[in-house]
Amino acid sequence: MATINDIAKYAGISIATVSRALNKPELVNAETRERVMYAARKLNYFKNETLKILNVKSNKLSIGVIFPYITAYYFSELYSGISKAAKLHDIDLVLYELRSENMSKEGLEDALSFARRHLVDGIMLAGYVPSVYDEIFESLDIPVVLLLGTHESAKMSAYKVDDIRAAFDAISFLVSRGHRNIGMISLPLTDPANDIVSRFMGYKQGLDFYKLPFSEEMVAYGKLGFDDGYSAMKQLLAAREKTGITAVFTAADEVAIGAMRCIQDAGLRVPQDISVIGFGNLSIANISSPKLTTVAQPFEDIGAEGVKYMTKLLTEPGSVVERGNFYLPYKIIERESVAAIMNRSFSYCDGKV
Amino acid sequence: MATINDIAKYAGISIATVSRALNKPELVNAETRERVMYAARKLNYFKNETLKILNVKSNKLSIGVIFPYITAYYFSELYSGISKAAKLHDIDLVLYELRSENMSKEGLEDALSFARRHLVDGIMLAGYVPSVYDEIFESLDIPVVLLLGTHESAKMSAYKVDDIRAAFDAISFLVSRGHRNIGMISLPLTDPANDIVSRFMGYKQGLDFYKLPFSEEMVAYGKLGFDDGYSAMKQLLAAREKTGITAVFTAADEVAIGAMRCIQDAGLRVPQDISVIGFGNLSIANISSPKLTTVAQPFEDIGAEGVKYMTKLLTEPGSVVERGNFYLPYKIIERESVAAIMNRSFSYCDGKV
DNA sequence: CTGAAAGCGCTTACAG
DNA sequence: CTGAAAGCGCTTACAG
Repeated sequence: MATINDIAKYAGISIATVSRALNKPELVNAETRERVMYAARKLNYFKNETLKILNVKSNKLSIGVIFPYITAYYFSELYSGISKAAKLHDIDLVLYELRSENMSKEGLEDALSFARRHLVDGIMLAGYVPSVYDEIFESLDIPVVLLLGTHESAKMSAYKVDDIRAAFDAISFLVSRGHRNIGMISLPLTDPANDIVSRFMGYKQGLDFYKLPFSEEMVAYGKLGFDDGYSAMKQLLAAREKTGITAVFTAADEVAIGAMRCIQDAGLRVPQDISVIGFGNLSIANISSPKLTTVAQPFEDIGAEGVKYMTKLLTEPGSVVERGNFYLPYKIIERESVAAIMNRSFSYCDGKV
Repeated sequence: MATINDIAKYAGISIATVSRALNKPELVNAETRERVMYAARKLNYFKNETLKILNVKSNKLSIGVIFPYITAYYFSELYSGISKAAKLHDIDLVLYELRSENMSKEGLEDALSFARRHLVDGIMLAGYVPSVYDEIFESLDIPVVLLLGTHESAKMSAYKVDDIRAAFDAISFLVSRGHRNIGMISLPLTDPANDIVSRFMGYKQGLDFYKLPFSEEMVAYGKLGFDDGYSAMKQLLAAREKTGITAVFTAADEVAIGAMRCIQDAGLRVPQDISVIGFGNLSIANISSPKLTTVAQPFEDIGAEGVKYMTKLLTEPGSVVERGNFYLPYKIIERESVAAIMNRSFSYCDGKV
């Protein structure tokens, strides 16, 4: 690879002048500049940006993006938002996949070590933050921004949707469509700090608020895949005589799609017999049959806001930047998986709400 | 960030010894080594790997991975294969998103410039390679490996499935299930060098080989999304009286899922009325209704083989490495979207093949 | 407007 | 076993 030394030799001038011609052309005689540019092109010169740590003044910023589950459907949506914003701000993105089976202290350390190798100026972490990470983040000397997850540490800001309120509103939506017996497929409640578990809280609050019936059998627990949704729905169907559910809220879109298939395989129809509402609005929500009504998280905005915040943090170190959890607006996208049931035996009006 | 200078001061020894203790511990007195290690831990030292270009002997390899369409469903599957293999070989991966609207010369140059900034030792490029790239690749001084795409240049190796044969076999599969009137949804044929267009070639060869009827109206063209599949299928359905198609082969899974929805919306059933076979075996093939029968590309293996080859190229520069297109085995995954039609008016036996 | 030189973090041949 | 010093590619204050 050609260096400025090669250019200097080729053009018959010093490396100092070459450097100036390349970076501060106004400081260099026009003719000299031409010679340098010609030589650079000729020799296929690329500036070695990695020296920025040695010459502190260089200023191409880069952000390390740490993602668990790159295979998850939401990855590409979020990354796309981050990527667009990064291009806008002329920031490099360096991606690291933190496989979920490796979300230990060591896993994070590997990720951070990778990030340092690639000279990142800040870290963006997507998803849930287990408490084993706390100590590491505490001693980190570069800023961290969370996407889709929260953390009580005062050091980190987070961009996400308010999961509890969004889940609550999913229930409100079902209620407005006449549903009163509403089931849910949730992540197990073992870790209440997990934001996806908050969706159960929202569900429960919704039921309480609207004074809707609740029993243990109205909720099934499982992971967030298609098959998990399928088997969870099987449980809910088995208890249907008792619970009388006409609608199901799921913690994630893929779960919802698995649940819909289960309902169909049982000889029932979505939404005529059972309505399903998901959470996420991943692109799969738009290709399922029926298309999925779901709570839309603004992935692109979340990514973009995170980058914007990080950029500010990095480029205006003096400015007072607020820290905290920033909630972005969600909305419910109505497609085909929720029906209105005004004339059922247990209709909305019966409930005297 | 702590440097070896800080460690040297802290431990009261020279930076040379610190460097040795860190990299070649066997050259250093045990007690000194302990002191260095303690100081390093204490000061939260991370080696600045980026200096490898200055001190050529450092050896953490990294590969630049250039992907068009990160939002495409296949991205995560391929990347996951690459990523696993990279971890195995202890190689860093540096991802760059080459947005499809930017697949010009400049787009590639930005990507390569990014890759150089991050000191990659080789480039892995996924997908179709437009001919405007040729010149750039010609003058590139680091190895390039292609995934899913081909290139006639002797400089580049490629890992992929043989699209023509795979498409041919999709037709064979449909024939074995009794279909004789087979339609296709293809990418427009404008660029015959595009590997996805090759799938049309395979389709056509299959029809010829089995002496099946063909007419222009049996093929619809469009892009590779759900909606594209939907509208293409609409065309095929409109001509169904004439063509009598009982099965459709599509150039990609998402297209197939759109097509299935179109068929269902027309009041027909998949696969009882029309069978659909896709291409790719993306994860969405497993969550559609009905689940999609499709030609499986071994994404993980393709990624892994690419990394393996690159590693060999990089670590054993002496070894004679074959260049060329390496075809990996595909297979047909039978799910629910193709039916056998033995007793139809135009059955397999009628054909006297 | 241009050049010589120091310095960024680290490695390693060369002395000792 | 350890240290002083050169050198990797580049930038920039300092001279001229």
